[in-house]
Amino acid sequence: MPKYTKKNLSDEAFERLGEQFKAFSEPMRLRLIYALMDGEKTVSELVKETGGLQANVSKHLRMLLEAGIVERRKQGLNSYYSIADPSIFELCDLMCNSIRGRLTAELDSFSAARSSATA
Amino acid sequence: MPKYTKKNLSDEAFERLGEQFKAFSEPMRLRLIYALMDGEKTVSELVKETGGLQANVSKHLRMLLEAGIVERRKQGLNSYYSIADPSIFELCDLMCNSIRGRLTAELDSFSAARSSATA
DNA sequence: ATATACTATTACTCTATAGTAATGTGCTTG
DNA sequence: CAAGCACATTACTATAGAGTAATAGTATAT
Repeated sequence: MPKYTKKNLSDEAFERLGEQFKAFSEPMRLRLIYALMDGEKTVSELVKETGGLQANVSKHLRMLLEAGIVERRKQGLNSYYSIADPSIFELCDLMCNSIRGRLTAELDSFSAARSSATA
Repeated sequence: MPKYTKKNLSDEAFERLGEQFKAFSEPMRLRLIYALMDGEKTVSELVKETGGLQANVSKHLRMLLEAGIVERRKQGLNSYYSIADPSIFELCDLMCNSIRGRLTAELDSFSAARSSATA
C-alpha cells in the first residue's frame, strides 16, 4: 500500500470545484468580497464602494449568494450581505501570494539580467 | 493608527486576481491540473487521462501556460507539461475543504432536522 | 392610499470561450 | 526527401455571462 494515493475525483467534483472558482473569477465579485471583509454591508453601500450600477451589484451578489460565499439578512428596506465562509480570506490570500511569487520571480529575472549585463 | 488597515487593491489587482481564478474555473482545466499532480506528462498522456479531444486539451494547456500555472518543455515530438507553481496544491486543497465544510454543514442541518423530528 | 426608498428582476446587447473538425507546423525515421 | 507522428492553430457554432436600462416588488413614511 502506497504512502499516498491520489484521491479519485468524480466528474461532479470537478464541476463543483470549477463553479466555486468561477465565483471568484470576476473583478466585480472580487471587489464585493473585498468590500465585505470589513463586515456586513447593504447593497447601497456596496454600490457606492464598488462604483458599479445597482442592478449589476445585485446580480453579482445573487451569484455569490448562490455559490455560498456570502449570506443575506433582510431588514426593513435593506438587504445586509456578509461573508458566509471565513476560509475565503485564506483562499484569496493564498492566490495573492501565488501571484506575488510569480511576479517576484519575473522581477528577479530582470534584475539578474541587468546585473549580469553590467557585471 | 489602527492595528490593521485593509490594503488598497488597484483595479489591475482585481483584474489579475480574477484572471487567475478563472484559470481554475473550468472542469477540463482542473482535470489537467489534477492529472499533472503526478508529475510531468505529455499531451497524448493527458488526452488519454482526461478523455478530451486533442485540440481541446491543447487549447486548455495553452491557457494554463499563459496563466503561469503550468510549464512546458519540448523534446523531440513531445511537449511535456508540468505544474509550475506548487502553491497550487494548497490552493486546490483549500477550495476543496471550503466546499466540504459547507456540504458538511448542510448535511448536519439535515441530520439535526431529523433528530429533532424524531426526538 | 400615495409617495418614496431600497433591492431584485427582466430583457437586451455584446463579448468571451468551450467544444469540435480541419488544417498547419515541426520532428524523426526509413 | 517522403511518410508519419505529436502537437498547435484556425475557423466555426453554441452557450454563458457581464453590463445596462427599464421595470417590478416590497417595506416605510406621510
